[in-house]
Amino acid sequence: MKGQDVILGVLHDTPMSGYDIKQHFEKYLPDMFVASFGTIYPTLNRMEKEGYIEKEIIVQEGKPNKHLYHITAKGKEAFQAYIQSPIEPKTIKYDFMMRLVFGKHASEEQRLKWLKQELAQLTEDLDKLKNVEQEPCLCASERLALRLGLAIQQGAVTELENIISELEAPDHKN
Amino acid sequence: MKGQDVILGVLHDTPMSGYDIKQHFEKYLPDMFVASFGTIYPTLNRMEKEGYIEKEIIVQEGKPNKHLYHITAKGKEAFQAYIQSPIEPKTIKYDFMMRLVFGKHASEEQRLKWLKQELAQLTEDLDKLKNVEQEPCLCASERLALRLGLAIQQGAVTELENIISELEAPDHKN
DNA sequence: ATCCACATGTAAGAAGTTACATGATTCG
DNA sequence: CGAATCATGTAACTTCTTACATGTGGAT
Repeated sequence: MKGQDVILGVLHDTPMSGYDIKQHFEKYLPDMFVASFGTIYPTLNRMEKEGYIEKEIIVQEGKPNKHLYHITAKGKEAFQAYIQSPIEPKTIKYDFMMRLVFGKHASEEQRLKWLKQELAQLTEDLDKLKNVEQEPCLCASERLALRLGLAIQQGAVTELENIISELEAPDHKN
Repeated sequence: MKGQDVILGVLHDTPMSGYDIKQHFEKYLPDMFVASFGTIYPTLNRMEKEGYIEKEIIVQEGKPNKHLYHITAKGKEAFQAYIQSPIEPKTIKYDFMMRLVFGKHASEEQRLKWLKQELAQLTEDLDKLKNVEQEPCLCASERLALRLGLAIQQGAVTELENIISELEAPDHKN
């Protein structure tokens, strides 16, 4: 799964600009895929050159022009090839977890600060997903993904809350 | 969090070879950090040159020599700097989730195959974590990390099982 | 016979990050 | 008056992946 595959996936239904694509990722695909402008814009330009997508320039007043990209037949083919390819194992870089693993090299206050910070982050992500759930135009498969994502996120939040309240219980030093 | 930081973390307590480090990652840090030999060996060589670690060559018979790396004072300093630095947001590349999101472009059989495959993978990872739990020599903070990891993994497995059984229920096409 | 575990490495290329550069508008 | 949003891009750098190269010993 490269940036290209995901971009083709989101352009399949709706033409979008690089800016739109980043927002779409952040709103609908948090914790599944991350991409910065430094990746998105060069990728889009390369994909256009190679014929996977076509550019349409929307002139806007007061704002910079928008480059709307449409998927081509070649792009749809490439996307199908991705969909048929074997699933790649997930890769995660989870700094917070590493801190916990190496936690004995930090202070108790530090660890508690980390736990609360992560809880805040996870709660925010969970709320984001709950907002997506309200969207009426999701297909069955998208709802499955959302459901799994919610279960995982909810599980993490609940366990973190338990851990924090245990650590903060007045008797935890006995 | 770079490869270097994690390597310093595991070498902090025990001297290890590149081969050992990879096995340690796979056993104790699955789903938190992934590194291949192509990353580990060059990183170790660079770190030695820069004085973060020291090499001790263990001559073995019948097997290639083992390069045992020890952390230095400079290495411990660098590790402390990492521990005190702000936590980086996690990055995930989760191909399976993407397939679900884009699932309408695949067949129902395909989707079910994906779900079952992922369930098998997650179950395997969960078993791995449960084995780590049996280890007697884990510190409190490591147990916290494990507990959170188990909760997340368990939540995912349970929800996936529910999803699969719902899809396979004889009446799901009504 | 063949494959797996042990063990280390290199080289080429793909991919991604960060910082920089530009510039109008809107909101507080 | 400053910050955020909209909007696109480049350049330098870091990092990671993949494939190759080598070789022994043990298990099936």
